[in-house]
Amino acid sequence: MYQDEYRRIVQRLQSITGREDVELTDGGAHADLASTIAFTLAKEQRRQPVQIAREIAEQLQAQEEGDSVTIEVVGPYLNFHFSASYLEATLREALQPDYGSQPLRDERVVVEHTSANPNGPLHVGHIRNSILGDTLARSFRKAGYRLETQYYVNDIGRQIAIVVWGVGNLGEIKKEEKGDAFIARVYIAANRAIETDPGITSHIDRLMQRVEQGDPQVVRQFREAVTECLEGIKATLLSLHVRHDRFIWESDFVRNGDVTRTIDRIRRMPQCRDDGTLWVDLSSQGFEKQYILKRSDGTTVYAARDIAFHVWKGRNFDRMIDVLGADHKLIGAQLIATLKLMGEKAPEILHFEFVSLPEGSMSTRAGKFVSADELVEEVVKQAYVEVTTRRPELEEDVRRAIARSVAVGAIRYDIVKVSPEKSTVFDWKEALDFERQSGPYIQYAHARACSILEKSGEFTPAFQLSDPHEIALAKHIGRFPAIIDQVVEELRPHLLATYTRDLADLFNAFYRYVPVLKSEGIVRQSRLALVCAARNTLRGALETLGIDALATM
RNA sequence: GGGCUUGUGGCUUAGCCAGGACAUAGCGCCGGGCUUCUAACCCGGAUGUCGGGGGUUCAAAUCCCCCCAGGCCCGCCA
Repeated sequence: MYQDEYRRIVQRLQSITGREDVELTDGGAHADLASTIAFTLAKEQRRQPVQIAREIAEQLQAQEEGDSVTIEVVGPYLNFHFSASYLEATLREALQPDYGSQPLRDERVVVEHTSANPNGPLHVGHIRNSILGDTLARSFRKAGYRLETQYYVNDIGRQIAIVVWGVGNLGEIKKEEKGDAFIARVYIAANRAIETDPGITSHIDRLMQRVEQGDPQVVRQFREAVTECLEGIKATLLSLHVRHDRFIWESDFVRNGDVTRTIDRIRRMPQCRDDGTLWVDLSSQGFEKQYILKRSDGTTVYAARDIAFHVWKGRNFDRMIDVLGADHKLIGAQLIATLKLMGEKAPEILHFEFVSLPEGSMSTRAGKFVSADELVEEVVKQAYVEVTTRRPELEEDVRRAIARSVAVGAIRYDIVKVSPEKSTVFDWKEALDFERQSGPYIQYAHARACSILEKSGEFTPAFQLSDPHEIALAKHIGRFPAIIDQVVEELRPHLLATYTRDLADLFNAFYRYVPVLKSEGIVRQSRLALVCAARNTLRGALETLGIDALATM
């Protein structure tokens, strides 16, 4: 609805003014949509913008076809206000249980996210990647795309070789702990051993060569260590409602010959250099640094496998999206440049800045991090206390289930609400806050809507809204599909977080001032319809954010 | 040193890419609201040189240039 209306107004302004570059702004308190085209024309025509605006408005009114929008001229501004028929059409759409879901499209999209090295548990920095990626994936599904999520498993790099060496030589035994915690212990110990005895490095180099050559015994050792860690990582992700459709093992691209074929292709390119190491000269693309693919000992580096991986993805998907930390900006740009030179499809990369601790940046190797498991556990504990305080009458297992949903909501929302390009400092106090601008705040608005609908029973929807709170809420509901579109077009999941918070704000204000169950007749039917539409929208938004839409809390 | 990026009330943050009408909200602070659909709520108040300086424009938080401060990158690591 919103998008249709937007497009219709733009088209009419285009035909009146003869300009292509017509855009509408959010009118804020003044209007639902507004145009400042009169300023632009004033300059060209050397006339007063106020006069021009008035003339355009007259023409708009003359060719007025529907009554879904009214036009108002305020000085040089053209203001558009959505009318009652627009609101009715919006609410009729939003009464559909799957409001916001768009028809299936043919386009195949792959979102690769998390892809953390399997050398330890996910920490609070990694899950920024997971939550951005998962929210993006859910948004694409909501928008009707055929979507697959992938975790690219680095099972062949130096860090894993260090783990394998540690497993084989340090005699650490797995205790009562998750696989990822065990691997981290080994990894940290192995790094310590290397510091005291740098000679170990040559053993690790040897392991890397043997795994790349396909030595069955070494390959098995790598697989076992990685699998051990990955099982723990999967469990952590699941606790945050994140799951991957597919795990792609980096070593597969070495073994199936893709890496060799990719390198052969690159060798034939004019930008390829071989001076003992093999590298791509991207200086003509503005990159000073060598993009190295092969070491002098003949083994490939990450970049070579990454190119092969993306060539493969590009052939199986129409759009590929990678969620990567800001530290990958340079190599991400080099990857894209190289793929383009090869004539292959390039990925779109969503970069996010780092999460650090108050005492500095996190490090798996130094064991300096807040693990995602620890975060979940603490937040669940706090949420349980809250639920028990508020709803002591509920059964314990019900309270536990609510606490878990609330905790996931708090964590996911906290992370997704901040623009990815901002670096953040992890803060326990904020993580444990369930008040406004939090996931639970939105969950709570949804639960309130559910409660009203449960008490009301069946009703026949009506669409007569008059209170400003009703109208503001209905208008915001109408924007939901446009927001989903914007998220997948611009790869900005935090827009959904902002939208949903505003939706909850408007619903809560409505809830406070506009009685529903106590109203009567058509007023009651209209308000119930609005509550139902708001409930559906809140639910759709929460689910897209990966947060449980609780009926009670 | 070069590149990328961030800088918005005491703290956190939206808006910036596609410049317009009084800069968005939360926390904290002050004050008010539960005999009324779940108070994880709502309302009112105080708090801003939109890092600093220049420029472009009828109009700049938004675009351009310089400077300052923080983060990240610049490896035959991933």
